[in-house]
Amino acid sequence: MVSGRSLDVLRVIVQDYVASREPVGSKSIVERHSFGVSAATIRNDMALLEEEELIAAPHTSSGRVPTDKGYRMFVDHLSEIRPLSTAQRQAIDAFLGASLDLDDVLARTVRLLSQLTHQVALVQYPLLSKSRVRHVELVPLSATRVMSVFITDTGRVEQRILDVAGELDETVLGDIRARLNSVLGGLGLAEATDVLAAFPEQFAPAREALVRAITLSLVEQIGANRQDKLVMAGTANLVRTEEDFSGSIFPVLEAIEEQVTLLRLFGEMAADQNGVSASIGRENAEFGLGEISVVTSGYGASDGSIARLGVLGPLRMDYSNNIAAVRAVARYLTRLLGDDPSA
Amino acid sequence: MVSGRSLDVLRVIVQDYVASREPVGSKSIVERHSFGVSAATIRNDMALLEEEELIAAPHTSSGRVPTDKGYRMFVDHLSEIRPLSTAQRQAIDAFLGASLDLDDVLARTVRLLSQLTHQVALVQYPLLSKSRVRHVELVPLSATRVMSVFITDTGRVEQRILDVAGELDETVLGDIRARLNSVLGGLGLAEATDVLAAFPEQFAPAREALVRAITLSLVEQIGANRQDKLVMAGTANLVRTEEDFSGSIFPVLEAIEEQVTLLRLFGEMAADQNGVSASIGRENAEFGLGEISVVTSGYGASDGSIARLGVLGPLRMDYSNNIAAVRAVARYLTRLLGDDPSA
DNA sequence: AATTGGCAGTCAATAGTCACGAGTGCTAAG
DNA sequence: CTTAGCACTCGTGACTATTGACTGCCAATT
Repeated sequence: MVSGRSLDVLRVIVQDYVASREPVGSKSIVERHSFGVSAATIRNDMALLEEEELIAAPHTSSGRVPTDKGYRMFVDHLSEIRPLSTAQRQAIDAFLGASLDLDDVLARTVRLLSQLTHQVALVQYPLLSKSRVRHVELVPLSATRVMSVFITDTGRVEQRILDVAGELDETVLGDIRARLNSVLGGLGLAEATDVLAAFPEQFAPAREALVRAITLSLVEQIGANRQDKLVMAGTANLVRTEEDFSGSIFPVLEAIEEQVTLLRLFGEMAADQNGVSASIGRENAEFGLGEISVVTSGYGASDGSIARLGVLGPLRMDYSNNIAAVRAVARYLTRLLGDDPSA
Repeated sequence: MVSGRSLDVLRVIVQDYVASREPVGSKSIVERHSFGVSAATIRNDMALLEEEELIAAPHTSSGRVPTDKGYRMFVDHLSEIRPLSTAQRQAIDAFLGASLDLDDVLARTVRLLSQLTHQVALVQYPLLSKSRVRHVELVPLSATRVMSVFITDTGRVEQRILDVAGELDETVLGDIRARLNSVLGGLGLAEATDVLAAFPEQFAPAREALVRAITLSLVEQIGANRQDKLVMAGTANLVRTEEDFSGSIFPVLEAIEEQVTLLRLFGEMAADQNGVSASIGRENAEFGLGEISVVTSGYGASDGSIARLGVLGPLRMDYSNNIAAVRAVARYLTRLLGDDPSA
């Protein structure tokens, strides 16, 4: 079994490799760190680590590089999570301090996270299945178009344009709007869907088609409210670290833009709700992302964590710093969103 | 002066170079095209073109490559704009057919444009300076937080969260909301700003602070409504064409994410309102983007074109196809947004 | 005057050779 | 368990030779 000093050797191999991006050899280890033993001893330890598949040699006679398993061991047992520097804390305050709307907060958050970690940052929109209807608004756009706006008490706004067959009458629309609001106000989303199904019946047949179109749109909007959405920033950072990828980063960038793959990945990582968790290298192979690592944390809720944020980057990333940053930003965002009224 | 056949030579140089990404020599020209003259004659023409700085040789003994000026000449005089293929037209219909809310339409548009051109696609949000206030909604989020939602009759929705000092009372908030709507409804944005400035005075001193905070937020939201915003897609395509850039594409990607540079660039190109216009290579030097080309078109308005969309890519891009795609998508989007009721 | 064929010259790209150095594995001794 | 020493492996960088794709120019031709 690998023990004591061997694990220390693994730690410095990960650290040095992340810093220098070059395979690290026994000699450079004894030079840069004070192990109090000779290079030959380190070599013996490295042989052990290689047997356990924690490190590997790219070529017969070169230094060693951590394997996926090695990174995993490092993340789980060897990295102490450095607290953020004061400069970083100040950046968080400065960036997120002036809170605006939800879109804006998340956009700022994702940019902040990308700057703190120098990686691609991802923030998932909160799911609002528990929210309630606050207000419905109908806005006539043209003779045959209406925009319906759907507002929840948790602050999410959905808008949608729909075409209607007949001609529009402003006062009719006002009537529908008033009735919708009196019926729906305060309902949960599931109840609202039920109520909407029966809603058109109370209208005269002449108007029923119009009302039905509107309720249909609203039901869709409620559905969209449950749907996941992702914002990201810092894709340029992926280009910066391009050398860390064996092939092209093209498929990775495509997956990021596609979103659906990442949302599945996020979903899978949702297991440990609140803490930070990492998914490393081949652990993402099923998503076609075997050459990247993802560090995420849940955020946003005392009533069950509902969304995640995190960073994505090459295997060879600074896990200590990134884990610390993800954790700090997640906590800050949770506080900011006000689910925790202690703020 | 360069004449007749020389310009034909320039055209095939641009076309072949774009297709093959390799400098094109006199011999390969006579092979691939039927000019009915010998390679030596082509060489003479090429000498002329080089004198006019329309083409250049990367090194002493290699084929020729179009210069910025050469591309410009090609775009202005030599490229016939191919109509889109039926497959491409179908893609437009399929992609944009099911119209939802504005956010969704623009998100689909930008993805579509990126797929049609295999470049980075950009769509600017329409400016709504001419729109009118439709509705204002105030949503209490917690004991000290309120979300204000601002809806215009053109369908844009702005939301913002604000902290208030004192405690919140639901009925007070309802009162403020009702009064705001009766005062603001139907006003233009500029008038609304004026009205809001005097609005808090009608309240009792005890509530004035709260009201003032709300009106301040609303004024900011109106301002944001005038602010530009950009959505993009297809950054992966930039990586795919990375070889076309002399240095790294990192600064280009950064500029894209930063948005502000591109918005300035868009602003500058707004000159010719409705047609497609291109900005090629060094023409973008003042924005630090001397190695890219941008093809844009205005869209959206019979009452003065208010926003632009387009693509961005390497100098060596398929201008004919991209110009056609940008134009088609811009027209389609204009129709879809309903400013032109003939749709 | 425009076109053509031919020839010399230039330069990038490719492949081959060689020496160097970093790093390992192994063995025998402390 | 640790150490020193030695032979061996490879990747790297420098250098050279060769090849091939061009151009530019000139003299001949239409």
